[in-house]
Amino acid sequence: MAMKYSRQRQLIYNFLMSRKDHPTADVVYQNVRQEFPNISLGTVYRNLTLLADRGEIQRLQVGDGVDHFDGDTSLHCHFVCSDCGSVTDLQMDCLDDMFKMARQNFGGKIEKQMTYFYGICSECLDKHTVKS
Amino acid sequence: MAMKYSRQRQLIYNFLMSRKDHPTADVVYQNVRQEFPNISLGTVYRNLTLLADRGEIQRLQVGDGVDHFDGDTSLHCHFVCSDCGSVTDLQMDCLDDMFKMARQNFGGKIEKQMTYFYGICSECLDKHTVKS
DNA sequence: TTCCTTGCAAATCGTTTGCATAATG
DNA sequence: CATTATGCAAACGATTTGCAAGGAA
Repeated sequence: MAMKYSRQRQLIYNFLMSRKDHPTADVVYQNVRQEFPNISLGTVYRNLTLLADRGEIQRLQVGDGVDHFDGDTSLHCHFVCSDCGSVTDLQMDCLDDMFKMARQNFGGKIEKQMTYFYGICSECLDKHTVKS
Repeated sequence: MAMKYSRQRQLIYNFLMSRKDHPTADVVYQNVRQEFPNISLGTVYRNLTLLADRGEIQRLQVGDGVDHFDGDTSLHCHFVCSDCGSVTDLQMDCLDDMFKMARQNFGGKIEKQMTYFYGICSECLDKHTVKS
């Protein structure tokens, strides 16, 4: 299943790489559409799935019912704000160690690791403080 | 919103506590139905959501498109087999440390942490070895 | 009697898919 | 040409929800 070039896929990929947040398929669609008005949602979904399967991007299931996508495929974890829903990167130095440790202690073969933190982001904390 | 007793919820909760795997809503439904034939899928979903919101059980979004539920609400991580789809507990001693560390270094307020490992479980590895 | 729960069925909604057509190699 | 990709719209499937009736406090 060789992959042929397509302008749509390129735009989708470029858009994802240009963002440090983690857009949903629909956000990708709305944005790419501005540069390529005829693109369809189905095409966006197809390409996101394709890219994720090939390991060129990462699919995040943070638990809000919608898939998020991340152009950064390195091992890092995410923070999900229960208030505003934002998904941000979170640097944890011990992640690599945990991955190695898990691989050593586990009977099967571990290929991937995903870590999510949940809570209230600093922006939302500030908002609430001001309000009350 | 005080919670009133219901036989259905009790059965759902008991079933979940009796399992070490992490059943989906439908699996819970199919099992509870044997003891309580009139229960509806909607009721199962409503109670699983209710219990999860109250923190009495945990909702797992492992990435297979279906929610799984865990009666064990302690901090632990899970392994998801990409082959057979099984979801099992995975003990990692450093989890608590990582949680503490994240809380210290992060600007917002971290309340929860979820870690998933993906790969091939030992059972599936064995199967493949025998096959080839 | 008040309010929570239920069963049922319809509605939601993110995502996938079938198909005829267009673009790539 | 052969194959992969697209747009469109319909299909899917897990989960949620409205409603009238039942059960708990």
